Amino acid sequence: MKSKDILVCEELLQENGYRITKGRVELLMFLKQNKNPLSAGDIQKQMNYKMDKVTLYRALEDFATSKIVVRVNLQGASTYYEFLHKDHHHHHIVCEKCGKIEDIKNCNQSNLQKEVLKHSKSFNTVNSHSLEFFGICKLCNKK
Amino acid sequence: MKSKDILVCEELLQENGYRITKGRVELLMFLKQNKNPLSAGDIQKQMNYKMDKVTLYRALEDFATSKIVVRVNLQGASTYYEFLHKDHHHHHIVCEKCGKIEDIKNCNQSNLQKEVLKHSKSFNTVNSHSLEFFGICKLCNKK
DNA sequence: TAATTATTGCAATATAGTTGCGTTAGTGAT
DNA sequence: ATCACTAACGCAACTATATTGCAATAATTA
Repeated sequence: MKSKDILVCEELLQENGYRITKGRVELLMFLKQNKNPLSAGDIQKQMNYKMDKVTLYRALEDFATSKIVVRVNLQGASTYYEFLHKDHHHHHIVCEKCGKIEDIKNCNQSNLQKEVLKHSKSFNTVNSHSLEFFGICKLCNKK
Repeated sequence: MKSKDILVCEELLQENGYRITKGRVELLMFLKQNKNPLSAGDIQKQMNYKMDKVTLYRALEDFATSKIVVRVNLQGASTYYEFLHKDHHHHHIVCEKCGKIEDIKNCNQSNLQKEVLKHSKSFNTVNSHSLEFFGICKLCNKK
C-alpha cells in the first residue's frame, strides 16, 4: 500500500498536468520532507533516487512555474528550492558563519505588498517577494 | 582639476585601506552614477574603462566587504551590485516581463530586524537583510 | 629613489544552469 | 491489452558566472 505522502505528491503532479514518474514523485517527496531550502546540487547529493542534473533542473523549473515549490535566493551562487506548504508563508535567516537556516514566520505578506503599491510610481502588480535575513546564530556567537 | 566625484571615490578607497588605482576609481564612479543594480557582466559591457573580469570581481568583492557597495540578489543567475549611498537604504521591485527596476524606499530596517530577533530561537544577531519584490510594471500590464 | 606589497591580467579551472536530440515510458483512446 | 501521442528522461556539448594560481605592474611608504 502506498504511503500518504506518495499519494499527496502524485496528486500534486496530476493536478498540475504532469505525468506521474518515479523521478518526479521521489523528488517531490524529498523536498516535502526536507525542512530547509536546498540547491540543485544538494538535492543530487542527498536524494537516494538518482536523476540526471538536466532532468532535475527541468522538474524544478516546472514545479516552480506551477508553484509547487518556491525558489529562494540566498547569498551565494545557487538558487535554493523549497516545497511550498500552503498557508505556511515564511522567510529565512541565514548564519553567515555556519550556514544554519531558520524559518521566520511572521510576515504580513499582503500588507507588505500593499505598502509597496502605495509608494510605487511605475508598478501596479506585485506577484511575490523575497525577504531574507543574514546574521550570526547564537552558537557561532559563543565561539 | 579633479571633479568632486573623483575626489569622493578616491577618499572612499583610502578610508578603507585600498590603493587609488585608475581602475577602482573608474569602477566606483561608474557605480556611483548608476542608479540601478548592475551585474558584473553589465559593468564590463557598459563601463568605458575596460578591466579584466578577474580584476573586476576582486574589486567588487573588496567593496562589498567594506560596505562601499551592496550585493543585491534578484531572480536570475548573477549577483547585482549597487553603490551604497548612506542614509538611502532601500529595496527593489523588478518587472518580471521587461526587467525594469524601481527603488522601494519605505523600509523600517531596524523594526524589521528587531521583529526577527524577537521571534527567532537560534539567532541573536542580524547584520543585514534583502527584500525584493517581483511584479509587472504599468507599461507591461497595458500591453 | 628603493623596497614593499596591493593590484592587475592572463590562463586555467570550477560551479551553475541550458540546449539539442534521440530514447524511454506515462497516458488516454481504441 | 495494444497503439499513438508526447511528456519526461539522459547524454553530450555548451553557455554563463565566478574563482584560483602566478607572474608582472604600479601605488604607497620609508
